[in-house]
Amino acid sequence: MAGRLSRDEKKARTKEQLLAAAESVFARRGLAASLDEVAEEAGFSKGAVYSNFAGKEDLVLALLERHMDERLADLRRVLASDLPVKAQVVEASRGFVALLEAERRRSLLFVELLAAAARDPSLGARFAARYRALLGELAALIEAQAQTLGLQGRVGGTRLAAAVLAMAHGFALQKLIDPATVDDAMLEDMLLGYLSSLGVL
Amino acid sequence: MAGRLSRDEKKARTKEQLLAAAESVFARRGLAASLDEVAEEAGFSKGAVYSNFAGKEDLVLALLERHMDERLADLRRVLASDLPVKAQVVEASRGFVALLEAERRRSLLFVELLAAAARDPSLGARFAARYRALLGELAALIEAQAQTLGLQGRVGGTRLAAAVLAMAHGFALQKLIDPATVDDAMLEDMLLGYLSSLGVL
DNA sequence: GACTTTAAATACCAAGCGGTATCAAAGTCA
DNA sequence: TGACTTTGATACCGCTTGGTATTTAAAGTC
Repeated sequence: MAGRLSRDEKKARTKEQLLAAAESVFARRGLAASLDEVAEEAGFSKGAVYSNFAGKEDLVLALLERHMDERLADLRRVLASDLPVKAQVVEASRGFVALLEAERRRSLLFVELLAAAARDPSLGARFAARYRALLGELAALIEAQAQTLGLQGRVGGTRLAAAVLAMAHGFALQKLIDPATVDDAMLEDMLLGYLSSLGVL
Repeated sequence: MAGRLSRDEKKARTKEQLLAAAESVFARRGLAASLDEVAEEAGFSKGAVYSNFAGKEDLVLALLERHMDERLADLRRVLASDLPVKAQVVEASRGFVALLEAERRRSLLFVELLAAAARDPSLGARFAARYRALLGELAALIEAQAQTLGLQGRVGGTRLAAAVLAMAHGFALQKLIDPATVDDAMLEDMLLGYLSSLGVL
């Protein structure tokens, strides 16, 4: 198989390896890591990076899109199940918390990206667009279950989705700062508490 | 008054000016801003920076402590009032949101600092210590009102404080990413909803 | 008023960065 | 096979940075 790849296949493979290396290196050393490091981790030279990406920003952005797609897929998976809503919330919370635990440094990278995006207009626009897609997806799923939830329009799906995401990210931040100040059930308690106050659940 | 300062007074004034300049420059350009920029904004040379601080990290840390002290003071001010608890929550929320609005870039700096602290052990330790102090203060104030709140130990003050901070920071993050996805009342709704589900309020 | 201390300016450095130009080797296709 | 393309290695460039060594000049001291 190796050596029997067409040029396009080989290039795609290189790109994939560079992305994987970038994810690993940036997670470990932060966004300040150099492209040389990324290239070396992938077993290539910096030339390969510039042959496959327009520059550092492009590479980082590709990473971001990948990360968000994964999170979106996780979310879809849970919400598509036929579990009762409360169980879905618990399930999604625990999955999220477990992910934070397992990949602390990757979550950290996400925070760094957020900061960079907030300073760079072009990156910020693409970042915000992706974020809004995530929010929209969540909102749509909530709206779709509106009658089951008995929400009856007391609070919009988008607003509810925004609040849920805010809680998740706030929890993540807190866990990043000082893991000792949170426990694994805190996020689901927050979410369930808030949702039940709305009459949901 | 100018020119009539003792050496110590003059040095203290310089330090203060450097701190103010650092806050402004770092907020505007991010932590990546150079010490030369900071010095120039203050009207000094880099030598003045190194004469007053051990290095960049020290300068940044001084800034962080300052910022946290301010937030702590805000919080104390609201919680010390004799307003009913619900009104205190609303008051604190609105103050926080207004601050985010007015000083978006400074909030951003806080996020960058968090990321840097999570990567640097020595900075991280000091950062976490400060954070825990804030959390402890909030928890103590909550505990002090425990009987008024009717909490009766159903949830610890520290845990409650952690959840409240997580919500505030999550809201802040969301507003930083995309201000259009939040509205000014969202934070207080989240807090009041969560708290009421606990039987508080 | 000579002597000491020190805040702050200046000049400098080694290291590191992203990005570009160039080129060799290999793939593609006629 | 031979002309053409393209991947990715190599070398290089301009620029910036945090930090340090040294100097200057003003303030403090006796």
